[in-house]
Amino acid sequence: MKIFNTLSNQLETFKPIYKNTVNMYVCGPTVYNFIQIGNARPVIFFDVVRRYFEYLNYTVNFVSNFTDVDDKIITKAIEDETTEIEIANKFIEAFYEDVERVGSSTKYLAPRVTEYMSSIIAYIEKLVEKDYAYAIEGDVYFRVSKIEEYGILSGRKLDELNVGSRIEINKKKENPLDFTLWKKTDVGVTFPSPWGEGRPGWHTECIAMIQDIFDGPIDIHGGGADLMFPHHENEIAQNRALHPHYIANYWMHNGHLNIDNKKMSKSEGRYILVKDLDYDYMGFRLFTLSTHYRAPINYTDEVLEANVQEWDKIKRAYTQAFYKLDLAEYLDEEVHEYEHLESIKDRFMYAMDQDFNTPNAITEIQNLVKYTNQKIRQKDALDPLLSALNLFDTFFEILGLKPNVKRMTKETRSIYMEWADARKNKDFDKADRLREALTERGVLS
RNA sequence: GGUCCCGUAGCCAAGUGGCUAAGGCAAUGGACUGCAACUCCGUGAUCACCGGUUCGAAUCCGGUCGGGACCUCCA
Repeated sequence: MKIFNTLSNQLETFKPIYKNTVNMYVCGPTVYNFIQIGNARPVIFFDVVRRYFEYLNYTVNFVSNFTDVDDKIITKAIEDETTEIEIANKFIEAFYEDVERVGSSTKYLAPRVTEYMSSIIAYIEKLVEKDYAYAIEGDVYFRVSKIEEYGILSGRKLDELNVGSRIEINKKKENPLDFTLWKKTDVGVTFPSPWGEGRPGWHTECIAMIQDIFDGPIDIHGGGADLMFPHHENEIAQNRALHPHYIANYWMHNGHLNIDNKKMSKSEGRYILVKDLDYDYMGFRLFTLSTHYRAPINYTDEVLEANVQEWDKIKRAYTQAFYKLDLAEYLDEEVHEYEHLESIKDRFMYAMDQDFNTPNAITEIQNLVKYTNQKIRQKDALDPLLSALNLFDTFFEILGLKPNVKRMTKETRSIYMEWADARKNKDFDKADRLREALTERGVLS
């Protein structure tokens, strides 16, 4: 199992801290709006990471937070004349709906900033105690100059950073690079602290949660490529101030999703919410996995449609094999090994082992589709067909693709028999009617 | 201004030093079929350009052109 580690900038063989266990944390959303399709990329990809490790018999402890204290939430609350909690609750619920839509699991630990306020404050206090942070007029800042290796993750050097290129320089800071740990404010919801009423900065929550939940360094820390700098860089800096380790052994970052080759932009109209996506969500999932996770992926309607179509093709092969076996009452027979299927499986797993090369894994699904379609039309091929179906199940489980096929009811089965009879008797009017009925029931397509 | 990534057939996309450059979509020829759909078989590339290193490069180095990202809170 090889993973590209952003920290070392190279492929590394994965070695867990605890045997057969993967402790991983993925930076979650700030819940002030519905998520857009770019936000779905880490939601899908890290779900696949988890599924693959589980397939390899690891126990995966998956944690992903909700940032429910933030300027944007406050702005939104004021706009909607409601409270921050209401906003957060509303969009957390919406987030879970979207996660399910794209086929990812919602069963993981999802801590909220408001639940970890005391841990966050305690963490900041320790930083101040050790002189890695300083309080001034109710604000607390992290002293970046005290961390020699600042920039280790993003590969930047301090003097290369063009400070103030995007935001105004804050004169209260000793160094413009110092980042906010605690912010004094009287707008929106505030929390008491040793430095007065205010709210935490964004960069402490993840490490405070990780420290609390895992009590030490974890295996994998993931998120979007944009989080590399400054967010994850700042996490490492804070953690290094108090601990000798880097919080996580492996840092994984997914590339961005662009629309028509440009960064998503609400103001320019290039912006699609997950809930508004008017396509099959499994096709969308296939689309996001059709490019390697570290590369940028470009969204166009044309490409998504091609993936939706591809998913239909995969599903059709699976469904037809399933019903053929169901009709023959062969679904519960013992599964045997076939050389061709074994080699497809080996190549699939090899692809997954190479830093989650899902495009190549999908190629093996396509090989399996071809094999299955050949066997469907072959006589006396029920046994290899059953093995193929079984392999589909394995692949679907790992990639989180779901064809949603159920065994025929007695009624459906008798319609099927009638249809076959009608065809044999060349009663094509009747056959066409029955074909339609079977199509409606998803048996034919 | 600084840092970095990318450029493979009409489209998507693997491959990152060595057999004839995977796979899918679209297109096209054929087979199958009551019709249609589905499916299967076949057909396509000197890897942006120029130069270099090497016995050998899409893969390494330099340059040119083109696209994109990041530089304090956007996954």
